[in-house]
Amino acid sequence: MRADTTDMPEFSPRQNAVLEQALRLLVEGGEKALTTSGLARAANCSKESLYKWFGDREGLLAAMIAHQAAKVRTFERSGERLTADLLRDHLELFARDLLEVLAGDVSLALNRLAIGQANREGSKLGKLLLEHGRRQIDRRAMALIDQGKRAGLLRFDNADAAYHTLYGLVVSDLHVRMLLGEPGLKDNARQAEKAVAAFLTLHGTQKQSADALGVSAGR
Amino acid sequence: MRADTTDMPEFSPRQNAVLEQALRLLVEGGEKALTTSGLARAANCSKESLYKWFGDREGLLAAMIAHQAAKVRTFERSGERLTADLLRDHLELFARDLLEVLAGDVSLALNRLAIGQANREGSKLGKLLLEHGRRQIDRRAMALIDQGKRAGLLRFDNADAAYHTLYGLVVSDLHVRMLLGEPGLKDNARQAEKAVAAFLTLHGTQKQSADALGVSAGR
DNA sequence: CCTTTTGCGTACCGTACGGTACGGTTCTGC
DNA sequence: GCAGAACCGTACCGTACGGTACGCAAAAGG
Repeated sequence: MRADTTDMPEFSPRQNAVLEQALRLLVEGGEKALTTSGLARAANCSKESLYKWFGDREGLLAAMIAHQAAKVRTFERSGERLTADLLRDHLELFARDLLEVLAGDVSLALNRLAIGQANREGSKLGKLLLEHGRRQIDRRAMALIDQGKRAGLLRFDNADAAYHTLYGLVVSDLHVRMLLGEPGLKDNARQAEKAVAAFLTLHGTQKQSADALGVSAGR
Repeated sequence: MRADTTDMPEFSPRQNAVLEQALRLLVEGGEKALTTSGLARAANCSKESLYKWFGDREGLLAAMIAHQAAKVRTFERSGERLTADLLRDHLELFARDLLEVLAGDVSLALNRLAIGQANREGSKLGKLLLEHGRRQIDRRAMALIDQGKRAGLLRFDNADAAYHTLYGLVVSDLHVRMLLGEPGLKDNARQAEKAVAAFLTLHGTQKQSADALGVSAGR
C-alpha cells in the first residue's frame, strides 16, 4: 500500500462493469435498491465475487465512489493569458459545470448515500466523497482564481475564502434542496452569470457593469 | 381535514415525549437506530400504540419533523426604525442564528434522514422538512430584507434572489459538508460578519468600509 | 361498583437483508 | 491437454426489521 498520492485502485473492466450496474441501481431506486443479491442479479455475477472483490458492503460503496470519481476528469488548460472578459468567461463556465455536476443523477445519488450513512462514526464515505469528488473541481477553481489574482484581475486575502464565496454565490442552498428532492434550476447559465457578476463585484479589480446583478428585466 | 394554513396536528404530551425519544435515538444512532421496537423500548410504550398514533413508520418520521418544527419559533419584532448599523446587526444576528440552526444535532439528523429517504418518489419528507423547517427562518430574513429596502438601505430587484445571495454567502457549502460528517466552523460569528459585509457590498446603498471583506489579518 | 377505553409488554409472523458455502463451468497458464 | 484458479448460480443461515395480535393492568366514565 503506497502513500495517498494519486493511486487509484483501478478495478478490472469486469469490476468496473459491475460498479456501473451498482450505480444504475442506486440512481434508480436509492440505497434500499442496492442490495448484494440485487446487484449480483443485475450484473450477472455472484455474491461471492462481490465479497471477494470489495470485501463487504461498505467496500462496495467506497469502490462506487472511487469509480465515479475516476470517470469525472477535469481539463486544466491554463496556458492562455487572462483578460477580464476571459476570466469572466472561465468563471461562468466553471459555475455552469459546477451546477451541472451537482445536479447530476449519479452525483445526487452518491451524496444521498454518503449523507444517509454519515451519522455513525465509522463512516468514511463522507470524507471519501468530499475528497475524491470535490478535489478535481476545487483545484480547477482555485487555479483559475489564483491565475486571476496573478493577472491583477482579482483581489483577495485568502484564496480559500474567495473560492467559498464564489461557491456560495453559485450554489446557494440549491444543492441541499436537490438532495431533498426538489427539481433543479430551469436555467443554470443565468444563475452562473449572476453569481459570477456578484463575485467580480466583490473581488474583481475592474469596475463591474452591474447589469446582471439585479437591475435586469423580469425574474 | 382543513386547509394547509397553520394547523399543526399538535400531539398529546405523551406523544410528544415519545417523539422526543425518537429524536434522541435518531441523533445518537442515525436512521438505523430508529426502529419501532427500539423506540417502544426507549419510550416505554408499545409498538401497537406507535402504529395507532402515527400510522406507519413514515407517519412517525413526519410527526418527528412537525414536532421539531413546532419547537423552533422565531421572534419577529420589527417595530424599530432601521439604521444602517441596525440593519447590519440584524443581518449578522440572522446569519449567526442560521449557522447555529443548520449545525444543530437534531437539524442535521433530520436532514440526513429526509435526504436518505429522498430518492424514491413517495417521499414527502424532503418537502415537509423544507416547508416546516425553513419557512420560519425564510420569513424572518425576507421581512428583514424587505424592511431594509423600504428604509432605503438595500437595493435589489428580486427579494427572493437577494435572500438566496445572502444565504449562499453565509452558508456556502458548509451545510452539505456538515451533512457529510465534517465538523462545523470554529467561529460562526466571524463567518456571519464576513458574509453580511459581502452582502452589503452587493446590495447595500451606503459605502461599505470593506474592512471585514478580506483585508484583515490572519485567515 | 362495573364497564369501557387506553395503552403497556410480549410474543409472533413474514420478509428480506448481509454474508457464507458449495457444485458446476469457463478461462488461464504451462 | 490438463491442473488450477476464477467465477457463476443457487441454496442456505442467522438476524433483524415492520407490522399485527393478544393478554392484562390502569385509568375514565357513568
